[in-house]
Amino acid sequence: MNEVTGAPGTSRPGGRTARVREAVLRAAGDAFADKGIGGVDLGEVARRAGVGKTTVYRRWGTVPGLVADMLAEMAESSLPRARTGDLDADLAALASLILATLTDARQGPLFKAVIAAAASDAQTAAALHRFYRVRIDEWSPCVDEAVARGDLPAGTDADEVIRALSAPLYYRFLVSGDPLDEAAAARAAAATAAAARAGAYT
Amino acid sequence: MNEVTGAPGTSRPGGRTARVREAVLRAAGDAFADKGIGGVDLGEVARRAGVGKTTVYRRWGTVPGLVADMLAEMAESSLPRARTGDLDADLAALASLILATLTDARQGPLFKAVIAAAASDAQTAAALHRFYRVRIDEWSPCVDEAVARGDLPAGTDADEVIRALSAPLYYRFLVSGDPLDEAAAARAAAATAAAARAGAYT
DNA sequence: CGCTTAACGCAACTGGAGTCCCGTTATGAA
DNA sequence: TTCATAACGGGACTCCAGTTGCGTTAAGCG
Repeated sequence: MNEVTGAPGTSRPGGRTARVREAVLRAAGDAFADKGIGGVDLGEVARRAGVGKTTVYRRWGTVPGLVADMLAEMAESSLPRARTGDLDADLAALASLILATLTDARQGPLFKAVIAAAASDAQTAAALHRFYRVRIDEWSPCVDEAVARGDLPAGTDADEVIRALSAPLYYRFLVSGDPLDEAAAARAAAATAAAARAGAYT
Repeated sequence: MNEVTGAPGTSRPGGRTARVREAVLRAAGDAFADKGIGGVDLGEVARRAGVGKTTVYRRWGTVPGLVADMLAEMAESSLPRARTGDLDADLAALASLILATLTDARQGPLFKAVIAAAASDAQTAAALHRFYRVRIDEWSPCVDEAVARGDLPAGTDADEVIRALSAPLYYRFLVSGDPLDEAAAARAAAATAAAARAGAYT
């Protein structure tokens, strides 16, 4: 009759519970990275984590639920943005950061898995949007600073510029399958800067 | 001992076989559109299509196999490109076409499902890349014509321009969840044109 | 330090997705 | 029109992802 009990892991989050969570998230990342989102079930994650199958099902329930928890974890360990005082250099740094993330042997497949899950699951989609909200808020000030310096037209939408920079890289990554390399990142940064200076994002 | 027999449907493709294929592809599109790629099994597709479960499993085998067949079908019924003789108008037309496709009640969820499947299945990914190859080949001439008219710098990569136009729309659609409307399409077209004129895609 | 109970984990169970067998339908060719 | 067989369809069967029950461990509090 204990009706106020929340989700498992909320009321005694210390010690063993924390260790289990850490092991499961790590194992889940590994599993998604080598089998993709579709080929993994929670039983396998439990095995890899050295944890009881029941525990994983009870705390996370479904693959999207687990993915959402992983994203929340990742949002917190997000890298600080560059601060070079130069728009082109800042955008190039962000493009390189995105490139590095997407081509990383572990993070790349994980992102692919997460975005795929978000396509068919509202909970994962919400977690994903929150993740990018955090990233954009972190980086958009470099655009505002460029506006303040007079390097970009007044009224430029900073968020839109950041998205415009990210978009071509994600498009290659998810849709077209074209090569994802430094040249692509540099081109994305240059094109975004040119369009922004021309006032396309006001 | 008939070892030369190909996949089912290749040797007697007329009449009933063709009707079954049509019914299954249509039912699959409906199912993916309302439940997403993950929530559909071939048994359900068979039920919706009014066709034996065995038939669907025998001819398509797996969900990605079915998706690949749908994409092949869609690539053939691709719309012809605009031919206005004006770069800005051509790009705006393509942006609107992409917008219409992604926001369509039936095609939008279907594309989401297909791209998600491509993230974890090589066969689907290959079919998807082929599909976009066709689309890009259809539209890239409008960029080449702009170069010929002197409206864009010589050496501009036409494919890259088309991808740059598509990218922001797909990014919103798949990743960021930001609104996908005429304003976004117009901005994508304008930004791409500006960057291309500045020589960002040479 | 001892008690309560949240959280874990093993093992047995269940339901449904995917497979298999075999009889039926109807295509395509002679 | 007839015939051989490609393709379909119903239904029984299998196998395993996900559930349930219950005993065990250890977190958190006094």
